[in-house]
Amino acid sequence: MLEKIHLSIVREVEKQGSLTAAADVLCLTQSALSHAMRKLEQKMGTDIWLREGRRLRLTQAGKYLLALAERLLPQMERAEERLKQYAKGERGTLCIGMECHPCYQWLLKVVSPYLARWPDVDVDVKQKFQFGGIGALFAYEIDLLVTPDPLYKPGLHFEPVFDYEQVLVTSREHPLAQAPYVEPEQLAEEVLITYPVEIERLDIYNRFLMPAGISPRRHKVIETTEIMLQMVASGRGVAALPRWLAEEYLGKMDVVPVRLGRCGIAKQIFLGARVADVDVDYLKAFVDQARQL
Amino acid sequence: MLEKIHLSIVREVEKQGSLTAAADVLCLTQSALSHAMRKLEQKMGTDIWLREGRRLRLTQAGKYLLALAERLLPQMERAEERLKQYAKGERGTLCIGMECHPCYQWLLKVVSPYLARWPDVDVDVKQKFQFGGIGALFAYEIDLLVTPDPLYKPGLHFEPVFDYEQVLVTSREHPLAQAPYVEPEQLAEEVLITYPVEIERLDIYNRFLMPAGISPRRHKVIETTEIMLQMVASGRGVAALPRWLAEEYLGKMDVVPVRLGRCGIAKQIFLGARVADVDVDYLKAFVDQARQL
DNA sequence: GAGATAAATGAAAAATATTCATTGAACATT
DNA sequence: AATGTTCAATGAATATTTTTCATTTATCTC
Repeated sequence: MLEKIHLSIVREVEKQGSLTAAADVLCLTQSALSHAMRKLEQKMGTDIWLREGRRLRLTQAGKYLLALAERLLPQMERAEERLKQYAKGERGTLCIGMECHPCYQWLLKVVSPYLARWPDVDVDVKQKFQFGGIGALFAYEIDLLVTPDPLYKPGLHFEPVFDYEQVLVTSREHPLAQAPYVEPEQLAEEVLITYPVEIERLDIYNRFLMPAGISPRRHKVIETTEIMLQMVASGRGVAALPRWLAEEYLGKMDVVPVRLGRCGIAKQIFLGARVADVDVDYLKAFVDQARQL
Repeated sequence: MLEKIHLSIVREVEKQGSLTAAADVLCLTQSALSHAMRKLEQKMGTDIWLREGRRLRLTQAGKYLLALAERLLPQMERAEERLKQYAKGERGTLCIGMECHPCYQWLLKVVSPYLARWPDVDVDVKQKFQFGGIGALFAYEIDLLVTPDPLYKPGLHFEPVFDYEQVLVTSREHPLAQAPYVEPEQLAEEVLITYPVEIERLDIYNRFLMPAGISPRRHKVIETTEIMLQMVASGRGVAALPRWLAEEYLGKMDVVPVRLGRCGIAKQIFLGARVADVDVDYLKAFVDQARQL
């Protein structure tokens, strides 16, 4: 009835803009696609496209199929990949999603010993998700989610794997550099440099500045940790980073970590997985590896 | 390459126990299934089943396919249904999931005016989900989730639609029946009757008894509201229910609502949907209808 | 060991998908 | 306004794939 080819055609026509172009991509003729879809339309009794002149515009049913296609086809394609991997004796690809910027550096330190120990497992890391990390887990886009925000809901399993402290990083010459810790008020006249994420997800905002009702003088956004720290070292601003990450740059750059508040900001990294997967050996091994680090 | 039929075969063989039996269900011959799967195995280069005598046992690859099949086939089947609905001029089926027991009564009051106003939309209500309500939303098992626990994550949209108070319900003769409100300690010697859900999800526990460190004398579990209230009326115990629900039974049964704590327990019902769907007219209309109630 | 049952297999038949060749409509260009 | 181009639809022919049929082989049961 409704077959994979129909979904492929709907998706490709939408992408390429015409049946003819889609046919080229799919290595078929325009006629083949036309016949295939005509037949589906007859079987279902509803049109997929409105034929407006020589343009195809999706009907409501067509839009529904398109959404279905974009959801299901990637999963089927991933399945084919995986079957071929099994054939080659490989165990599969562990697909890891990331929701926090600095986690990336930490993840790298887990991945390399893991790859050595599991030579027949590939690792792939994704950072962008249409529906967030949780959605990507549920949609089988990823197998493991690295995140600071666990979510204890049926179907998912989250486990803390790493504790760290979030600290302020300043240049060595900065007046705050020598302080045992900083108070929110002391940042009111500073330039704050962060990764480009929503303010609500920045701990320095929602756990430090906002409770005190303070805003920094300015807020700059930088993608990469190196550049961010170079900006800090040159006195252009201050940043908030995990202590372990800051310490890795301590020798190389003129930066100093300073505690945020009297007690510091404690953070955790969690690994999330679907409950159906938590017993998969190579996945479990990754979580173990992460916890031991 | 990997087609729907392969997934159907894997699923049906697992369900029926043999190729032959699966062939009957699928209206094909055993030979057809055998050829189809052989071909897939050759293309992919990996076996789906281990042939142990005349038994088929799934390989790792096969198990993976089975999981895929149980995830994707229902979605394709639902899609076919929906296309046929579009054909008949119907708009589709609004599939509603429920995570809270008493919400059902409330939902009924929303559904009937909605059905009247949207004659070409069907409504279906589901109450059991393998991966919880959130998972069901992400997996397109349901379109709308009725829940007291919203979840503000990318990809999902939650909206409060109904405020109510959770109250204690006792028999008219009960000593607490005349009190303006009850304190947790006063329930220490009572029999508490609740719906059969995990204790952590019962508000009377986590917002009333647990903070005070109190447990009831006994805890009984009952499925249906009517029976629960009959038990209460006959003095066998007390229950916690929404005030509006309790009030509906006030005339019919000898029960009395009593406030929980000096300030009462305030609750909200939320409707959750996928962000991709929030602009669908008949879904939006349902949310509006719910809010107006 | 006989009978029954299940899967595999090769060849034949049936069904389906695809192409080819063509048409007619819509659009772009002059 | 005429012309050439592009695109989707269509019917018939062809190619491919799926399915069946008939049979074999292996295993399980009694």
